[in-house]
Amino acid sequence: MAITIKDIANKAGISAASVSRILTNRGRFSEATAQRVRQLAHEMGYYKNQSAADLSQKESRVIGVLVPTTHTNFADEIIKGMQTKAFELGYELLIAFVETDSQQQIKTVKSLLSRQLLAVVMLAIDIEDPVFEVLTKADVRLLSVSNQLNNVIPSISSDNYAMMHTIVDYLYNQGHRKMALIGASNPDPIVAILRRKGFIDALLDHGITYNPDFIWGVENAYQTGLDAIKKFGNPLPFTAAIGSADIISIGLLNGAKDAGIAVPDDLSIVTIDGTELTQITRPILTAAQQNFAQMGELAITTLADQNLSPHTIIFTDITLKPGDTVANIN
Amino acid sequence: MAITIKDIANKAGISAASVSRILTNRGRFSEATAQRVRQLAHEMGYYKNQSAADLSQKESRVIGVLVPTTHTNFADEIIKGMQTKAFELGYELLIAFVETDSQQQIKTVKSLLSRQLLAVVMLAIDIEDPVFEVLTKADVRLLSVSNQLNNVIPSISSDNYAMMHTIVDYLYNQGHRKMALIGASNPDPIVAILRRKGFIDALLDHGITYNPDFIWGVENAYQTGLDAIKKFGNPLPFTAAIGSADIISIGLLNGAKDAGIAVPDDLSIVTIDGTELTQITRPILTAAQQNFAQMGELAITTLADQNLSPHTIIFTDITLKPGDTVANIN
DNA sequence: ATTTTTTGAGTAAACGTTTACGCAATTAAT
DNA sequence: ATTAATTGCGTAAACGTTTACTCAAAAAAT
Repeated sequence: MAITIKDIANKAGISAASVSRILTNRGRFSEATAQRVRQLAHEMGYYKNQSAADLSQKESRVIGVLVPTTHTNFADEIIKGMQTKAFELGYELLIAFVETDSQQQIKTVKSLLSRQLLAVVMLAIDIEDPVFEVLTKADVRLLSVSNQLNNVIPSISSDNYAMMHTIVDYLYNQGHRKMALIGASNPDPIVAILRRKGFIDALLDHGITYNPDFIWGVENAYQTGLDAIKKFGNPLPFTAAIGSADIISIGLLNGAKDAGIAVPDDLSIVTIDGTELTQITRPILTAAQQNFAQMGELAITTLADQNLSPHTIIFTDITLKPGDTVANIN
Repeated sequence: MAITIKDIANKAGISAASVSRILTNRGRFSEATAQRVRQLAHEMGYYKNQSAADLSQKESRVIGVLVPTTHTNFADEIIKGMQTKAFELGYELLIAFVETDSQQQIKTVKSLLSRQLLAVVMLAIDIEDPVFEVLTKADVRLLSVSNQLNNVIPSISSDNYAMMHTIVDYLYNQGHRKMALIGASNPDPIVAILRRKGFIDALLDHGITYNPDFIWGVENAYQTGLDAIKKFGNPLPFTAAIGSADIISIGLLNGAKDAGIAVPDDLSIVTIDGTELTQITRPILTAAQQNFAQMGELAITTLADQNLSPHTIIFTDITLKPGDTVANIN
């Protein structure tokens, strides 16, 4: 049997209530007994039974985090950021990996919800409707990170629309006029819509009418990059491609290599995300780097705020980080 | 206020105990009331308060998982395997990321322990002594996955010693006689020791006396691979190198490229791990692939076993998966 | 028709912690 | 020296579930 507060109380010759007050540092107690109790707690190897504490307290400090199992290699960075901040502000993180299978998703979410949660954070997840229903029906704050779900729940992400301007401007300044956007042509997720719109508008700003064929590729996957090169053939009808995720850009890079297309001489590539994956390619990828750690930290501070509007949208920083995959063709 | 069992009981005109029996599917109840209760529970949006349940039950079904934040890209695969099995057997996973900072590690572990846990699984972690002490002092089953901590706590991992034989045999058959092992020269972790010993013994089995200089590199990092090439120069004094982790091997690959060393013509590479990272390199890496999903599933089934000895060591499968980084020089 | 067994469901205690309330003892203010 | 305020701590209830015990009613066995 584990040590309880009562065991400590008995040994110290005081009541359990006093021990509780001391260990939680709430209410009144004398420093003398406090020291004795803390010492005993340590000696006896006491661990608070959080379940009991949760039960007796109304306010929860536990934040659930839904992480997709589909290997998004930036999830770690966001979680790390969240953990740092949570640690600092006294919140606890409950991390759950969710599969794409909607059935299992619901089960996982329900098991999360049966802990009394303050909030649920969704990391880069396009949540399925049935799961979303379960979440909204439950009485928890919701927050979407690295994915905008405009006006439905609050979100923290890069400004995907502005980001495309940054990238297009950069490429334009390097002399590029024909550009492709690879991997953001799903109709569905808002992120893809914003990136497409941003891409098109940025081109128009420079007086370039965009070619709809040059927005191609649905899956956020390595294969998408490979396939893109296959589809457009050699020579490519554009001089620069923007990969909508690092893994896609690596596909582009390798596809180009396989097809005898030189990067950056025949094809310039800018990747979106800028995780450490971009550092282990040859040539090193030029990236529009998202600030994932910042997203994580902001997630926690945002949730700490009581009155969070579902319309809240917070944007995090973007840095254009030069690598060796963009040629100046002026 | 959230819906409780009592609310359902009131509405159904029965006692809370009956509702509990029905929802947990334990004890006796009629199918008629059961259906009514289940229907009500669904309608009213009821979620079990797991804290309360935990409190009233002695046996815990919660397994804590310690995951290092140092990006090991196979942790996901192990967790996925664990989650599948846990889901199947009715266990719940509580995942916590731990930093390398020992202070924060302890805090995280303590917060884990204040949930009533059945067990704690350590993923590829060389736990620091103070943290380990906290864990052993607590009354939970421990299990190390993807890392052997011989005879201290039970572990599930690849047979690192045998794995080296598999790799060396393979390279030997391809005609290689001079081989290097990169990234396993830490004195400390047992895994490194076993890999070194396996490497040396396997060479000796083929009548090759090994060159101690050819076991080089400590950090499990990209830079280690890059540095290795720099250190040994061009031409390299060996024809094959074994990278002790995918990320190291990618370092070797890129280092070789930078130095004008052709892979596999001038240097053959076999990588240990075989995560999907090996598929996105050019050339594709030949790998001694560990079965991480299997590790995850076995972790759960092993922990389900009551009497688990600290001496238990379970080995998972290894597959030598040919890529394009090994040349036949016979 | 009686006895035995089974079934459905209620009662109440228990899990470990927190906290509102109260009270005596101490300290401060007059 | 009296009154007022403060301090330290105990009592007891509460949180939501589970479960060992009951017990009446229904079903089965005699």
